[in-house]
Amino acid sequence: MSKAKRLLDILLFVSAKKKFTAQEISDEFNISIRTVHRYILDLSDMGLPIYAEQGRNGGYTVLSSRLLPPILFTEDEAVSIFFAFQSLHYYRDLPFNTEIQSASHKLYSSLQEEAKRKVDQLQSYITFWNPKRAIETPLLKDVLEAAIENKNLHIHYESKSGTTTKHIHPIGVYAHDGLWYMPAFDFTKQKILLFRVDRIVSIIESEENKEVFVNLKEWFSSNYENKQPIRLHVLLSREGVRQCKSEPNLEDLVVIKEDGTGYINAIIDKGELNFISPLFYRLGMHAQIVEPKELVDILRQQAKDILSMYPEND
Amino acid sequence: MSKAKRLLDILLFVSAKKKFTAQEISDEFNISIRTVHRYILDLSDMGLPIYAEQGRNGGYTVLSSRLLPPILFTEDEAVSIFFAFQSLHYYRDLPFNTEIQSASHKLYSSLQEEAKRKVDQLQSYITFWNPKRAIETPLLKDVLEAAIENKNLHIHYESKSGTTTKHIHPIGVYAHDGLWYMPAFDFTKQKILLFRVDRIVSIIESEENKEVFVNLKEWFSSNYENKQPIRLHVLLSREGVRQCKSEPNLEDLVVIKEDGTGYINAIIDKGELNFISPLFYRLGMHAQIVEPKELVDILRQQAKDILSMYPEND
DNA sequence: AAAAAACATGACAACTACTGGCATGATTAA
DNA sequence: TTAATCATGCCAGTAGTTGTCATGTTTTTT
Repeated sequence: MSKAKRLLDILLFVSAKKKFTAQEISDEFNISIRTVHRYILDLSDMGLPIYAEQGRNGGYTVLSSRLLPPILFTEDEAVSIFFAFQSLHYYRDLPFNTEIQSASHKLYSSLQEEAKRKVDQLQSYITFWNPKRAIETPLLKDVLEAAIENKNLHIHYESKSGTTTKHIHPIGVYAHDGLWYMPAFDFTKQKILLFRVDRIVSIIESEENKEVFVNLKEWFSSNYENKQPIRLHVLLSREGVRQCKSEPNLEDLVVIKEDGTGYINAIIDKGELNFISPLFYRLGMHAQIVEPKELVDILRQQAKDILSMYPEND
Repeated sequence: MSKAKRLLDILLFVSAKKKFTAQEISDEFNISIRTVHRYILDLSDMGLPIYAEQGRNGGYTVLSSRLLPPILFTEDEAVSIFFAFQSLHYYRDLPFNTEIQSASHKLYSSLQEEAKRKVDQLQSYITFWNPKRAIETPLLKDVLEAAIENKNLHIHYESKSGTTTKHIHPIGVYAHDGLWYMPAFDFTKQKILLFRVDRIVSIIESEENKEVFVNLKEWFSSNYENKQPIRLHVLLSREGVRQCKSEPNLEDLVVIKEDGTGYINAIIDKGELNFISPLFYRLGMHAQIVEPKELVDILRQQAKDILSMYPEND
């Protein structure tokens, strides 16, 4: 077996084992101890962060976390990785920030000048825009960890009615529109609620958990079921069609007629009414609501509120 | 110089040069032609896609695009790259899709079983959620290319008033909320407008361009300048504070008082009024607008429209 | 048809690098 | 003090690499 191949095997072996003696490697790979010492010197020269402790109970220790075998990327693949990293730029807090930094640095430094320029220019032409960078989410990592390790948490949470204490089991976290959300089982209310991670003031304590809950994927798909079905019937002008087509929850429901106008006539969940009412408020004349009466009531009530707040006195 | 190092040098040299003869390598690195043949056999065995053409004018050709020197990633760094790729999952169209696929595959196959499981489980606990996957953006790559290559385009565009033809110079593209946007200089209107890439029906023709326009970064920052400054003064309840804090454009302007209520008193751009009016409509009693009168007028007008559409007859 | 330019492969001797064994030293814990 | 470690040097035997020469094959040019 060639020296290069053997060095690689040893590299992977020791970076997984972290602490070992020359004798162990000698036995494992059937090479003399003298050669082991020589190999370790080679690995050290190649940049592997490894140090030795002298004396009885001594040995070698590898500092870096487990290494992968060397990977040959093409330049285009490297660019695509930078592109993916760029999509994360607008999140203020991320669970893998330090790793992204170091991976980024390793890749960038092995690019040729020309490719470096290409990567630098990338953000002059393409970017991902998310707002809300200013909101800190310091507990993101802790919450994610609790979810992965299947733990329950007692948290201080800043809700509508002030800061309260909650006993929850996190299902997972997801990012949307620059903010981090956490669906979690609330032990007091005995159901899964949605929390904003940035509104968690502090984690009081965490405890082991034995019960099994749905995972994030299942929770997402369960959200698409209609719990309180209700018929939504709306007539849309051309502009109404155009705007509804850009609305995530409605785009598939819009039926377009030959003249460009259209309508929605579908069953949706009652809980969505509060979510879509601002859209129909904005659309005004461009959307004529036929059903449900509840949606019309919401719009009318809010319109009355506005008019009562700002009476016509000019 | 060790064989491994020399092989690497040759690998990088030939992957950049793509087509070469054994004689060239022999001259470049001062080794015998026989050895060059031996080295190329080695590289080929190592997986480099290289083929030979016999006879006069023959030579070797490397198929893959330019390679980077082998990179040693830690397992955590690899996970962070998968994490970044995951953030792109909810975009239906991406400019680097094939490269992301192949980079992903290279990384994944070099992970150990345990790490593979970790990556697989990642999306059970953390995900990025963007809506609107259903909207196709087939011309994304073409538009991005035109921006990078500094070209002008004639396009068919689906706007409010139907499909029209536009003569533009793309500044760049950016993703927001699952959709791709393109700021571009409109030669007819002589100013930069914002287009939705999915609403570009077709590209009629592209032409070289000599003029210099702002780049995407500059355009973004120029958008923060107030062109028509106007004072926004709003009194907020506790709930009003909470909701405004989640609003990208307002969060920095909110001042919180000791009792938890707050206010906004700042200069904003008049153009933003249409953008923020739905928020204050939604907030209703939780936000008392003091200034500007224009905002109150917008709210009142829309409220009247709603009430006239749905007269109280029950 | 012959010549030239290229890849392909084998044999062999000269050279270089690697390996194991042995010796010696230093450091640390039992 | 002894045992277990790392650290380093030396040397001879072994293994790997290289250059040279020879021989083929394929393709293009003359």
